[in-house]
Formats: sequence, C-alpha cells, structure tokens
Amino acid sequence: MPAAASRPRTLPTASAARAARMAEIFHALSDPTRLLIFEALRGGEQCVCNLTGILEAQQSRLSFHLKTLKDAGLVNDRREGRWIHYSLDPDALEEVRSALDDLTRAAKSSAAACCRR
Amino acid sequence: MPAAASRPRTLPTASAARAARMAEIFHALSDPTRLLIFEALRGGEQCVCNLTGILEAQQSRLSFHLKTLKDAGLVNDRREGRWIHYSLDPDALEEVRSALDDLTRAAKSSAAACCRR
DNA sequence: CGAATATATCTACAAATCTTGATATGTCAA
DNA sequence: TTGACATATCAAGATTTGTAGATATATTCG
Repeated sequence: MPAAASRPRTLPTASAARAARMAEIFHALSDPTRLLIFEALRGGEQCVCNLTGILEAQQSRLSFHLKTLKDAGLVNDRREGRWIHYSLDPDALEEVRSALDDLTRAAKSSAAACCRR
Repeated sequence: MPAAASRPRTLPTASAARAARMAEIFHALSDPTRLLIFEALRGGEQCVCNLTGILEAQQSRLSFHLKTLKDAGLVNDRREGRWIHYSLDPDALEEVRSALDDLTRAAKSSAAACCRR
C-alpha cells in the first residue's frame, strides 16, 4: 500500500471488508418476505409454524428465507420439542443500526472541488 | 388456518407494500461496490470521474451501480458541462434511517405463547 | 464541422437467487 | 415401534443480478 494523498485513493482494504459485511446484512434485508419475517419477530420469538400462518409462504420457502436471515446472523433459532423458535439477534440489531448510522452520518461537507473546467 | 389468536394474522397489504419499498432500498445497499460509492458520496457531491478513481471499477460497471442507486432513489445526478455529479438524496437518507428504525424498534414484548405442548 | 472526452446504454454471458416439489431428519405420542 | 408432525435440505428450473466489452449520446474544444 503506497503513499496516501489527502483525499480518497483506492479502496482501503478495511473499508472493503466492512462493506462486504454490510452488504451481507443489507442483502438479508433486501427481500420482502424476509422483511415481513423480520417484522413478525419484532414482537418476540416465534415458532416457524406461526410464521407459516402469518406469511403466505410455502414451508420450504419460509425455511429458505429463515436460513438466509440466520446465515447473515440476524436471527437465532432454538429448538423446543418438535418446534423451532426464531428470534431477532439483539447484537445483530445493533450492528445493523450502527452500520446504517456509519453510512448516513457525516454527510455534507465540502463539495470536493472536482472536474473544474 | 383456524381462528385468529390475539397476535398476527395474514400479511396486511399496507405492510406488504412498505416491505417492497424497504426491500428496494436495502437491495440498493446490498452490494459492496454500491456501498463504497455511497460512502464516497457522504463527503458530498462527486463527479463520476472521481468515483472511477476511488473505486477500481470499469466505467460501465460504475455506471450500472450508479443507475441502481438512482433507480432506488438514493442518489441524484446533476449534469455540469460534460461531467455528471452524483450526490446522496437527503430525503432518501431519512427514508432509509426511518425504515431501519421501524424495523428494529419495539422489539422485545411478549414471547407470544405459541406451540405449547 | 470533426475530434476528443465523459458518461450512459446495449449485449452477451456467468453467477447468484428464489421458487417449488420431493425427500430427509428429528421428535413426540400411541 | 410406528406413525404423525414440524422443519430442514436437496434438486431443478426460472429469474435476477453483476460483469465486460462494444457502441451510442452529449458536450466541449479546436
């Protein structure tokens, strides 16, 4: 990694890694079905059977989306007898929130003198 | 699907529409390249030529991602001579933030009695 | 006008994603 | 055990997305 100018150079590796994680989170939230699941879980833990009722989702389809959310670390599951309960992961919630804050905070500074004729 | 308990029924249409819009926003943010663009724009308006330098992106690829962000309403463009400047859309920023707040707020209530043996 | 520059759009194509239907796994109850 | 239930996983096809390269459009400059 060579010298650094004052302004932006090429993508810093750290930034790239963070971007990848954020992309993963946002991707998990980028589907309507998953958002509805997410909303359903806001009120607290729900078993899959309840979710099947709430959404009009086929069983395997629901399972697929739950897995996507879980792989992204947004939800946790817990087995109780033959039922499996999903809930939002509080840490992930915080991560999402701060990711977005990072993203949107500190806008509006200099209009970066650029491309002046 | 028998009688309704106290809790959620089927998906309310309003909720579905909102979920679709939120999904659109989150989808726009679900790619590392786009997130880097987004970050680059936090500091203020940038012309495409600057962005090409910041990211290691081919011209058409950058254009593609800018269009995606624009279609989702997250950025605006403005032509000035032969250059085109992109900037974050303040309203969209607010929309994103409140979408996320909606999503994460008000978790933790009743663990919805469900599937009791 | 014609050339050069900045950027968008089009065209394939590869890879990722979503959906459905079928099957597997784990758990309880008779 | 066996069967019923709850859920996950697999397989295949349709759709969407991202990339690269080629070409088109707008704008300035000479």
